[in-house]
Amino acid sequence: MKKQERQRYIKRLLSSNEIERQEDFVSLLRAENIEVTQATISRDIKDMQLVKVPSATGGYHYSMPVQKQMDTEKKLKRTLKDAYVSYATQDKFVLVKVLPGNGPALASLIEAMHYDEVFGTIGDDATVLIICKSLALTLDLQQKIQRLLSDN
Amino acid sequence: MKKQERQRYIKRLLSSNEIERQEDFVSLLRAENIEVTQATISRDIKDMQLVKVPSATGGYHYSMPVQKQMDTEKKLKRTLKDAYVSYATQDKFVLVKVLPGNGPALASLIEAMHYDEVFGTIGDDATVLIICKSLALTLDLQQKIQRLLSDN
DNA sequence: TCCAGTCTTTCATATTTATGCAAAATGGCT
DNA sequence: AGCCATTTTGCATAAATATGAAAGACTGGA
Repeated sequence: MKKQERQRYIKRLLSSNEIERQEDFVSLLRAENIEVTQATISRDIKDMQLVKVPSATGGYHYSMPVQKQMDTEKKLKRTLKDAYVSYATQDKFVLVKVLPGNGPALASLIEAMHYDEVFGTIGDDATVLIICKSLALTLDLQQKIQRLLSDN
Repeated sequence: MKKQERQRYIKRLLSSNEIERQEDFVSLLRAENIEVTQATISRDIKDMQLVKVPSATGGYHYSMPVQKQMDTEKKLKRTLKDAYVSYATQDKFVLVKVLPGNGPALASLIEAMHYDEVFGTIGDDATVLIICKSLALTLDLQQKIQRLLSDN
């Protein structure tokens, strides 16, 4: 189906771009050969319950819905606590080792969080490599992970 | 100061969540004898990082930012765990007793959570009385508090 | 007190977002 | 296929939100 596919694209765009207005979605989708109007995006956003968040830096950007994020974070926390083995950082990478079999689950949870810091993740059975958007953001992400681990 | 006081009002208005547009804030504040324009509300919302959330029922409403909610919940948990003595319920009231000195802090944290169930709170040095909006909601709130106490 | 710098507000308006309605597309059914 | 019901979309525009610029308020210091 058309709409669903587009909404999948929208989700993916969320994590990889700083999207300030609905027209940004329109252009980014056009770049992927998907033609839509702002009206449709507005409806998609309502459907998906995305929100336009005032960011600390003074701008705005679209982001995943609150509830989903909280649910996902809970799962992420549990998975991390259950399966965590170790982690290491280098450059823009954070490498998390987990118990065998937990890699894919963890990776997809991290994807689902749509962290601003994260460019993408890739993993195997027992490892997740998180690629950040910048060095500074790598630090941020590291802290987030530590917090998830230590935090009640 | 003026701005901060207004933003406190805005926070309180949030929990009585029928707020669909910024003009709603303007009218509600006018009802409390606070005159502002939509422009100022827009800037307040940016300051406070409130978001306009597409609700499941098809409309929109303004809401607290995710991050702040999570931070507050964390503090609330800690305070409860640290200072909790006992609690009792009657009618639409939940009465929480805490160690001396912790009442006001707890009350303001509960206010800050903007629980839908809560009509208002009042407290002294060692007690917080939470007034719920209905009997059913009192039960809900009780469960929330228990969860905060028991929960990891 | 008066001033300069900073912050806050309003007004006016630009920008962005939401939506009524008609047209187009999609999905069964027969 | 052909038809009807339902869903989705675009267009046009209404509605809502954000923001530059000017004016007003506030603050600390001379």
